[in-house]
Amino acid sequence: MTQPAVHLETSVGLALKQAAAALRTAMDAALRPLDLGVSQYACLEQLRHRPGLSAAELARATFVTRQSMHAVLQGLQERGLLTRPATAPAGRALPTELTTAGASLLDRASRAVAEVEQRMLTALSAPAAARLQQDLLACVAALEAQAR
Amino acid sequence: MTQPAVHLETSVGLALKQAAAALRTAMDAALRPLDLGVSQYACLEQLRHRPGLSAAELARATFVTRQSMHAVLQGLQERGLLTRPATAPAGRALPTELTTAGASLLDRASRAVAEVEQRMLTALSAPAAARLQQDLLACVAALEAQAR
DNA sequence: CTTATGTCAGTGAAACTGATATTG
DNA sequence: CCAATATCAGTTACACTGACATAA
Repeated sequence: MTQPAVHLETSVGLALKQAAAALRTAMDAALRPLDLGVSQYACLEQLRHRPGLSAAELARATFVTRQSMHAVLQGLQERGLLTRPATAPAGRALPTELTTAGASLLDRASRAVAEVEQRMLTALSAPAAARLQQDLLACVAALEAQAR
Repeated sequence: MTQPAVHLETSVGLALKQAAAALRTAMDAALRPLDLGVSQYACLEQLRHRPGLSAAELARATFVTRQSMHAVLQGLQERGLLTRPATAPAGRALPTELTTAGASLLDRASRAVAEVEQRMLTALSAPAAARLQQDLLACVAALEAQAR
């Protein structure tokens, strides 16, 4: 008799999936007034943290392919939220920077996202939230270690 | 001077997103040999747990629209993994059941997924994993409470 | 009339792989 | 020749909204 290998009630994976989906929905709603998608926001946030990254570097920093990042950057550039030189100053890499408009919009987006995150953590104490984050990152590391 | 409202290094939301993405990728890889998508697997697993659910009930149980669930069910039904009566025994609802083939495939899928989940949690003790799950569900509840 | 359900159709965001050109 | 980059094109899995028919 084979007993189920996965138990819905205690599956961390299921809980993780649901939490990510709920967060995604909430962030979508929070960012919609600013006409920003979650991926676009993530790109801007990364760029504030590490200005001058190329598309390929941004892609690695956010764990997507450079093709996916390329599409995100194009959309943001068309709206004047970031700038890239027309010609590469060295090699082929185009260092990307936020414009004033981009930084300003990011500022508002960042506040909206912080509110969502805070709401998500209402039931958790500050140490519990920190521990949650650490545990999640440990999961990421474990999954990616096996990936190769 | 406005200081960033979101700090990349300590953002629970970011960690959550990354963990979910990594899990998704790992599950995709684990299920590919069985020619099952993550959504399809989730549907089958739910169905083992609660046989006889209608499409609309399944949709609510997995937090998607009934239209999305409809597409998933169609694919699975075409492959003979589940059955639905051609005509509704009552109302319009079509109670869905796993076929023998469906249950057998789910069994293999379930084992593969359990391995992924176990790998994900290698760095965590059993109580830590249970606590992680509870914290995640608390996040889901908090986010969905505000949603309306 | 209202509600729940199944179903068809179209749309969308976000990722992917493959291929090509350019630069060091 | 090789490695990294940018970019174009196509694809995929998965969700969504809208609309309609039907049954209780």
